[in-house]
Amino acid sequence: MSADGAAVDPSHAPARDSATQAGQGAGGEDGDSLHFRKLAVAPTYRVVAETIEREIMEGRLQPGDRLPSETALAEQLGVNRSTAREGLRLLEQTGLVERKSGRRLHAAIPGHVELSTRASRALLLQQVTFIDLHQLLMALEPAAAAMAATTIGEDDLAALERNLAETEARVERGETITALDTEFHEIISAAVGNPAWLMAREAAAKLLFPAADPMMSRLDQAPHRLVAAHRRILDGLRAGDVEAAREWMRKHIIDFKRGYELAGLPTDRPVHHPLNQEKDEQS
Amino acid sequence: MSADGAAVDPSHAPARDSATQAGQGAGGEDGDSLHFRKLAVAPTYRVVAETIEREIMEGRLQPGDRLPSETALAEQLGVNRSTAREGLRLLEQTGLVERKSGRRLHAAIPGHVELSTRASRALLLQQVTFIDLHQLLMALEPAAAAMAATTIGEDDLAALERNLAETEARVERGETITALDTEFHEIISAAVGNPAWLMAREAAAKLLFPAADPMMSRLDQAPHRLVAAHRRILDGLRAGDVEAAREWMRKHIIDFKRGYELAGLPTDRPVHHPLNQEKDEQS
DNA sequence: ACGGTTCACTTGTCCGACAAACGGACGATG
DNA sequence: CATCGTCCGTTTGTCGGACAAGTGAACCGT
Repeated sequence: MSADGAAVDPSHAPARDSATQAGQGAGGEDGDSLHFRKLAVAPTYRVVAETIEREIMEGRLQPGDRLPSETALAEQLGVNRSTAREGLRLLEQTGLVERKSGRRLHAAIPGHVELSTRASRALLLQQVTFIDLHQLLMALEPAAAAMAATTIGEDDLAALERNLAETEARVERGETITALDTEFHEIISAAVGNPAWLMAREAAAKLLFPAADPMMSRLDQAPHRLVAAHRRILDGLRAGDVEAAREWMRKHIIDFKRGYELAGLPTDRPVHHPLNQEKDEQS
Repeated sequence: MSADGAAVDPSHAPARDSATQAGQGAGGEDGDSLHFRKLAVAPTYRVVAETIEREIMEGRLQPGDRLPSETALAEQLGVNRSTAREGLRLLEQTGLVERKSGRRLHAAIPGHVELSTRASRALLLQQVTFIDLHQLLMALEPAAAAMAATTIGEDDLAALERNLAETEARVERGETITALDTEFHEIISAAVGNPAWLMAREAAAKLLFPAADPMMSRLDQAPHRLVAAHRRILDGLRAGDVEAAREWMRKHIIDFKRGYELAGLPTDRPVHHPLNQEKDEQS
């Protein structure tokens, strides 16, 4: 587990411009003439982060492995602990390292959850509209349902059944069902068994489905239509009927937009942030 | 630009557990009984990051605005500069702040580039296969071509034309064309004018198209098939022919996989790390 | 052998310091 | 008068050291 051979800068004086770039700009390679490249001198803390990142990406640090302590890490890399800490903070946000049981840092692979959270934020800041999100999920969700119809397992079907029952119960009581709706669609997409697929849809789904919340309260038959559609989709999945699953999902997503418009909500305006202050801990 | 009213912890002694949680766990609200929540005391540096993040997300810090200097920031928040720095490092990786012209930090909105880079890494670590990526782009690329056929502008068409010409030239010379191939598809997806769409496909595209590099060298007619397909797609786009654009893109993507298989490359094995050491600065 | 106590280790935070680079003001020069 | 070079304050990057609180494991008493 020793990450030796990765010393960053042996000098203890602040000299961030000597060793850090030694590997990239030195040799002239193109026969053009001498026009120098950007000469990007990365700050040491970033070199630290990249070094550890490489250790993980190239498999020398397996997910779950404990990282050395900050002091040890700083010493091995030949940098100050403060600098090493800044590098770790960089990685921490990426999801490549995580805190297990309080203190120690472990290597990890970033799951789709943390990535989609950041992606959602970015989409919000880019003023993404309802139409944008709908357009994307219109391309993804029916296809996902179709593929899931052949791959879905009994446990996922059971989970969908439970989800649907709970949704119906909440509709009876007039409670909000956005979270369950989101979950229903996520289970189906997860059943495809394609991490890339899941990641591609997650960010948009996190924004689109909650955007329907105001619609549910304004159109009192909207929840029932949703439940009915989910029922049909689930039936199609259970029967392994690819085209039924695809088609009902397609209608469901189309209906989703129609309901949104019927409720008088603007589809070409930036969606609002869905107040996601939940912290979803692992209690 | 003053972000006052956001002091984190007025005490100068190391007391990270006093003020930081004051706002969440105090009042009992559910009638159940007294069972306390996880009481997650976030480290101060994370509170710093979340505070600044909130300033940006809620529009008080517009993209492009200069952040206060580290010293000023630390003073305003009532924390040490080292702690403030760690918080900034967290944000730096997220893309919510960026270095403009060397020194000063500016607020920014994360573009699809930095997000997709991280997403690609995550997919690699999750052992995503060629089939996974292909499955996703099979659902996205033809639809993108179809939509772009009605929305694409003259400048994008010109860019595609240039791209295609350059691709042909490189094929003549036997050079690698992966970068141009990736760009061709990206221009089309960007022409849709949907940030969510772009973000959803980018990570997968960054992995799938480079994966075809070995194929190009093994099947010497593959590059010509690619150029021909691009030609048809571009013609469809220029003519505004939705179905032609969709269909040729569909065939192109299918052909892509067939070529991969013909070259004897495994489609159900994790894709390799495409050696993306490029730094793509904004010269 | 089991449960409680102790202690080294680790993290989070703070303090202070300084070299280098940047940016803008100031002054010199053609 | 405009352009250029120089100087200086500001800011960042990095370092060293310090300490409180929490963790985990060894240790010890019953």
